Amino acid sequence: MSTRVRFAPSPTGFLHVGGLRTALYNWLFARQQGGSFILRIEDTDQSRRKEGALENLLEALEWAGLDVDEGPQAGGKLGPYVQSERLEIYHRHVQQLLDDGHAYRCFCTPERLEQLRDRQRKMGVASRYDRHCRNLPPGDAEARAADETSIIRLAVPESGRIVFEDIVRRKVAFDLETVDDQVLLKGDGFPTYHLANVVDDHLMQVSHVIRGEEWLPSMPKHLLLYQAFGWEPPRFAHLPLLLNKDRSKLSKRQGTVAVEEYRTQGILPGALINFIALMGWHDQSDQDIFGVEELVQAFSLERVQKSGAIFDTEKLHWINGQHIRRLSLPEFREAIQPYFDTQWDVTEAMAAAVHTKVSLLSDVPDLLAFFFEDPVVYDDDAREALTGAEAAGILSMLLAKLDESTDPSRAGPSTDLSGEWFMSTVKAIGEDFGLKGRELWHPIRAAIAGRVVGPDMITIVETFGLEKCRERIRAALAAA
RNA sequence: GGCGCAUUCGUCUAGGGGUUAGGACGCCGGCCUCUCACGCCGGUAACAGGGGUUCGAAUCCCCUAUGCGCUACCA
Repeated sequence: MSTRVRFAPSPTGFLHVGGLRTALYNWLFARQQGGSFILRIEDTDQSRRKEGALENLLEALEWAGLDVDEGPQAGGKLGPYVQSERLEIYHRHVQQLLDDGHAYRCFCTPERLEQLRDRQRKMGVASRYDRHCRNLPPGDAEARAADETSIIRLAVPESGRIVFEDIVRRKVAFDLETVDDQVLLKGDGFPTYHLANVVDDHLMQVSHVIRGEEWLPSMPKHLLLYQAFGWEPPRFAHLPLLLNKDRSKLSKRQGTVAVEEYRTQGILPGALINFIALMGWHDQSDQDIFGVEELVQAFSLERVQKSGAIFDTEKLHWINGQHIRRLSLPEFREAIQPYFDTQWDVTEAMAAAVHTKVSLLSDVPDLLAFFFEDPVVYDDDAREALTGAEAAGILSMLLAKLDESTDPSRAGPSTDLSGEWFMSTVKAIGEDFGLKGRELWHPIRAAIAGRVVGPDMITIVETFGLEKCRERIRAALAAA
């Protein structure tokens, strides 16, 4: 039997980074096994419908590089892949359950159920459905259903024990006494997750269900359904959760969870994938930086971690920096292009000058802004450097040297050597003043770039030319 | 409350009867150096607690604690 896995998100508007991790593990497993990666949309909750959600989802998956073999867009023989288009299938199957006595109609109103829960909570007992409708004669129930709204519930055996082998957690067991008569079909005719996912996974011939740990408690219900249908269940792997800093389930309120936002922050898709793969999985090596192909090779469900992992943004940024540095210069230049909102002409030299300085692509524009701002804008550190004790002296001497060198009557340095000439000139000045390092360079950087940190001076000087450097030094001197 | 799952440096993790408990991020120090970075070198820091089993337990077993998840006509 071939490996078939699925990612089955509900379209709530954006792809959650935890969802991306689940999708990634499914995808890695499929690619490694030479199997199929299926995308199925679980939109059985009509109240949660969101416009454009599917498009966002597909775009995020594509950006991340997780290509879909079968799905709403990709097509496939076992579709449709959107649950709201499969209602007839669920009705047929739930009817079979009804006929076989594995399910029953329930006429209890939501109000009654709520009161029941309230009472149970006050008494401090487990809150469960009291099986009020479970023993209605099936004939009577069908008759009532003609003009009364009803739902359909799973008839869970009163006793027994369900044991199964989870790939990640090994043996997991539940007593049936604690399992509720789960709703399978809702009053609006839509199935619940429990019914739909079992029916679809079977019909779509899913071999491995790889999903979040939050589904572990539903396992007895799902296994009971497979039993009731007489189907062989797939293998299951429940993934540990992604956590906030306080160890609660990763949520919007405490940080960035939308994949799209990481993209706009300047995280490379390969870096996000690398980072997220390592949250809950690790091979035996000490390797930290993985390309996607390496992950496909190395991944294994057996080595998935059992406990949740806190999402550590610092480490994500470091990994992103590593991936950025592995980009070739042309690739890097292309990657940063979308982060400039103006029509700046970022040269290869400019890109090269910041290639090792950033951990987020979105940091680049700030570092290069002074190339395009005119007049230059001094930041606080620059202003401080310009008022330092020796600043005026250094700058005056440099200005004098520049005046000499650019006087057309004298032999000045040729343009392509201007950077080197500038460096040696400044160093000579430094010797005169007995200064080096930041003492010497900060005032000069501040005058020319408006900042004390940034690209190397050779790039700056050769990009601007000596004449422009002279203007800016003169302006800085005048302002001080 | 009930049920389930989990627990190695602050974080991500390797290891799994005898190890100086390894790596990475972060942090601190140093080197390199035109600034900032990068890179390199070094340092800081962990087996939740208690009982067993054993010559020996972080590792196996039990209990406790703590955390998290689920407990909907949400997924």
